[in-house]
Amino acid sequence: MSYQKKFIPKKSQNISEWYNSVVLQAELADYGPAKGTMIIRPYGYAIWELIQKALDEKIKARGVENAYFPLFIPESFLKREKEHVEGFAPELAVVTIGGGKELEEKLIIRPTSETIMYDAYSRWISSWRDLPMLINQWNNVVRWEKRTYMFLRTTEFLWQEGHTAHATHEDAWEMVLWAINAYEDLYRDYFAMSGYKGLKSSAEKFAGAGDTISFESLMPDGKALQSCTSHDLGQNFAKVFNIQFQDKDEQLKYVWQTSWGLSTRSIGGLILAHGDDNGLRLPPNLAPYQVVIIPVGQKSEVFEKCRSVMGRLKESGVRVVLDDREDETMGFKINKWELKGVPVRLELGDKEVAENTVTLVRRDNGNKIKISAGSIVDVIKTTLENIQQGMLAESQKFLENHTSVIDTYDEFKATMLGSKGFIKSHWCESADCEAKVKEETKATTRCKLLDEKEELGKCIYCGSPSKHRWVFGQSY
RNA sequence: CGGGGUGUGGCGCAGUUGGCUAGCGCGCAUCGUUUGGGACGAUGAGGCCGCAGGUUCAAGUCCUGUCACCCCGACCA
Repeated sequence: MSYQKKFIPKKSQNISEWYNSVVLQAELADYGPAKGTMIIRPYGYAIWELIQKALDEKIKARGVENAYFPLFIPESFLKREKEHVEGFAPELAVVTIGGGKELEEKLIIRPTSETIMYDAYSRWISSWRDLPMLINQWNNVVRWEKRTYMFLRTTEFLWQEGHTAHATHEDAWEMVLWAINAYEDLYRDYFAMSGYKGLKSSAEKFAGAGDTISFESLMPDGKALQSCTSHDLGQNFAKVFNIQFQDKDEQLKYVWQTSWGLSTRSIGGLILAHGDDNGLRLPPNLAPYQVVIIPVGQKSEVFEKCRSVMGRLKESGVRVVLDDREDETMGFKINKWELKGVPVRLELGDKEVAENTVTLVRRDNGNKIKISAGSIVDVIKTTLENIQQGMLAESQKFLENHTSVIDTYDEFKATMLGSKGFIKSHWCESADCEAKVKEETKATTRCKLLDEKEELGKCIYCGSPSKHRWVFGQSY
């Protein structure tokens, strides 16, 4: 590990410079050599592995199995579903030469795997006994974005994509809801992030989906981040890939499908949502190291004590690292681990050894206390739990404070020019109004909350009658 | 694809109207002293100045072309 002696820009002053600087300096990621690519470094990948582990357990518990489908998709597959191909065409990477020869049929590097998976599903499904078919894959996909941003928007990214086929629309819809709820739980319990889940408008939904539900979180600059999605695909793909089954009533029927995904973009959201002027602040449940122990001085009894504390924490399942480098000063180490966002720092030197105590400093609020060495395991566990809860509470409060209910377009515009955030307003659901609002305020509909109650009102833009409020926001 | 910028040791940069052996800071290596909020000294390693042409006695510097990347917009998880 080598650290440049550099300081990061203030988050409050320039969030995008702050973000890039933190990503690089905390060693989460680095730029790849080709445009728009990024290298996820071990520290960043460790976060992804924690996300994967938590989500993978949920997925498996729901009976969904992992599998792996090819990276290359024949061009003709993508063309079968009209909206799908139109949605993805501009951002495809296409292979035209293989083994030195021009290919007869071009190969698409998957932007998502609906087509290649459903081609297989059509062969694997023939009876109601084959349903539901529940398959997930952890993989990489490529979308040739015109504009890139570490983690949030890169040409290649990692994700999981779940793809299920069901006998009835009710079953499929239940799956769609299961997925979005699993994501919401994951965001709440691991990311310590709150947000809104709701239906996307037809302009914003997934290319080829009947309905899309997304989880939308709010970043500190007031912009919204679509943090994951769950799609009700209806029978759109079933019809073009001919996925039919013979039901109990002997009738041949098309399956009902869903797909849902969460990507490494979520790490970008995590960084933005929780970081501060000193760097990352990781919620304990996603911190590769939950505790860092920094010895003060170089006496052997100090090191011994540090090792014994580390041993006890490790035994009790805490992810802990001992920074016993002798060539870095105290201050340097403190700054380094703060930048990396480790939730709890333990300082241990002569004083602590003499008193049989440990000094504990919280990354989330900077509080410093002395605790007795004997109680260390209990105190650490409680503290980590407190930090996790505290960070979630901050996120919830931020969301509440930055969600406004607005009924006049003037106020709407003023808010989008100023503090931004989420705005709940009536919308007549016409694509025209949506486009105009976007043009004039940069805000788009983010979603209509799943539990949004019917309420008569007037469209914020045109004044036509509206039954629901929608959540608007400027998107990342 | 439009607008803006940058390419010079690992990173960040300087390099004047062309001129001599291409410099600085950080990082890196070795040794020593240090360590309670970004230590210090000594010594050292590391360069086709993005690439290709051209002008010139002479090009990091001027000209032409080209490639790449970054930032800001439109597309997007």
